[in-house]
Amino acid sequence: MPTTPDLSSPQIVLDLFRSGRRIEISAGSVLFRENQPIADVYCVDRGNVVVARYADNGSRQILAFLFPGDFLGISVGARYNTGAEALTDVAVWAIPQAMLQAELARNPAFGVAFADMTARILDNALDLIFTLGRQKSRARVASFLLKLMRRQERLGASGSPIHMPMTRQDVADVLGLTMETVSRSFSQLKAMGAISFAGADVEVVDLGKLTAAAEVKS
Amino acid sequence: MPTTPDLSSPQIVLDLFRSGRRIEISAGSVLFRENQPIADVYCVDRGNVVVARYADNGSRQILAFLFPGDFLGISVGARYNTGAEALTDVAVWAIPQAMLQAELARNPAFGVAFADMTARILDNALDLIFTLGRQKSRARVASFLLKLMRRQERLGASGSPIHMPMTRQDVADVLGLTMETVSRSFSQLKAMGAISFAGADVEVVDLGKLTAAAEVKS
DNA sequence: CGCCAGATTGACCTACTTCAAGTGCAGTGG
DNA sequence: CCACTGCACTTGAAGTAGGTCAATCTGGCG
Repeated sequence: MPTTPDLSSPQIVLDLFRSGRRIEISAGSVLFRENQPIADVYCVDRGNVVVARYADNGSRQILAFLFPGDFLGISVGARYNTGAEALTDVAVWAIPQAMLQAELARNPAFGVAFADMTARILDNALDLIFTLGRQKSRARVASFLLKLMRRQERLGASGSPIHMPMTRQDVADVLGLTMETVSRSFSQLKAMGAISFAGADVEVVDLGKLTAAAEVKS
Repeated sequence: MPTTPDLSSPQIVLDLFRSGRRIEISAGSVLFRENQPIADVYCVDRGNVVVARYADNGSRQILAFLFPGDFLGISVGARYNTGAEALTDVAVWAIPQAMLQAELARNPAFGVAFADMTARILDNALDLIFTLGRQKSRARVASFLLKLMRRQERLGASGSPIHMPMTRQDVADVLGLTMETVSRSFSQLKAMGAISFAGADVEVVDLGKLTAAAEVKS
């Protein structure tokens, strides 16, 4: 039942970020690392950023998959509690964390907007917890595709084809699976007639089937 | 690497909740359900509350395991995006959601405190995502025990024995496992000499071993 | 003592991982 | 223009962690 009715991010918060520095980084480079002292907080302007943690054995869990308008860098304490990497070429707005704090302390309207923003981030995290804890591989992949679809609709684009800037490995790292299992799930969804491939992108052939496949396990 | 350095919750937020209604509910009863219109937001005063979502087949994913001082009921939109149940007999403070909004809109210091609170909630959610996505069953259980331990230390009690008010099924519902797997993991941790049982509670026999067992998969 | 719900343990099954070959395709250079 | 190469992806085969089903075990309580 995880659903996320959503508008875009509060204007007042966007405005603050737009007053900051604009940083361009290329695909694959690191924006910040886990445990690094917090300097700035960020807002994605263009491209996709992933927020992730690494296990000691090097395996990666992607915690969030970010689109333009999303925020990152909010942590408890003095250090980032996650890392962040550019998945595509990316442009972000950066402001010092202290500036965010100052604005919160100064402007109550900003606090209201910020609370809304963080509630939305939390909601996405809860969706992912549910997916990881209770869905089987095919359902995870189907849910992920639907999420991408809704997200690009919210950004004003058409839902299908679903633009897939990430590799199978990236998808696997979000969904707690292996690359191979993700690939097999894609193949199954295609065989079921739910989706088809268009280069790197995914056509939604039958939304009903895809939605059905996204349902919970067993 | 998930860690959560943490103090207790901001006094200014606690004070607002304490000005609200105090509600006592008994173990197993429902505080609110997913999709129910939001009326109140809550702060746990005594006992343990779980925040959860249910799959269509009835299986439950616990999203958070709450202790006194923790908040719940924050959602995006007009409806709760999770359910909440009393795990033990519980007392909570309740205030209308509108009152929280009003306080945010009025008092910037409150906004700062609230932002800190939600960041802490998010941090816990990220820990759980990592656990579900990248740890094996024994590591999940060990991590969970360590989390309980740290939590009761933070509330001023001793770390060991770890008080376990929840059933194996509850633990399973947090960790994305079955009751049986949780039970087996407990038995393994006991056989390893990391823990021992004292009635329903768990003695930490060797913190080093328990910590080692909590490490990431493979 | 006997009951009963929760917990443990065992045996078998299956979904996912792991390891290992392919396959397709975009970019490069002959 | 087309082979060569590299990389992401797909597919297959075998291994395994955890799920499922079922039989005890345990401890608290009437």
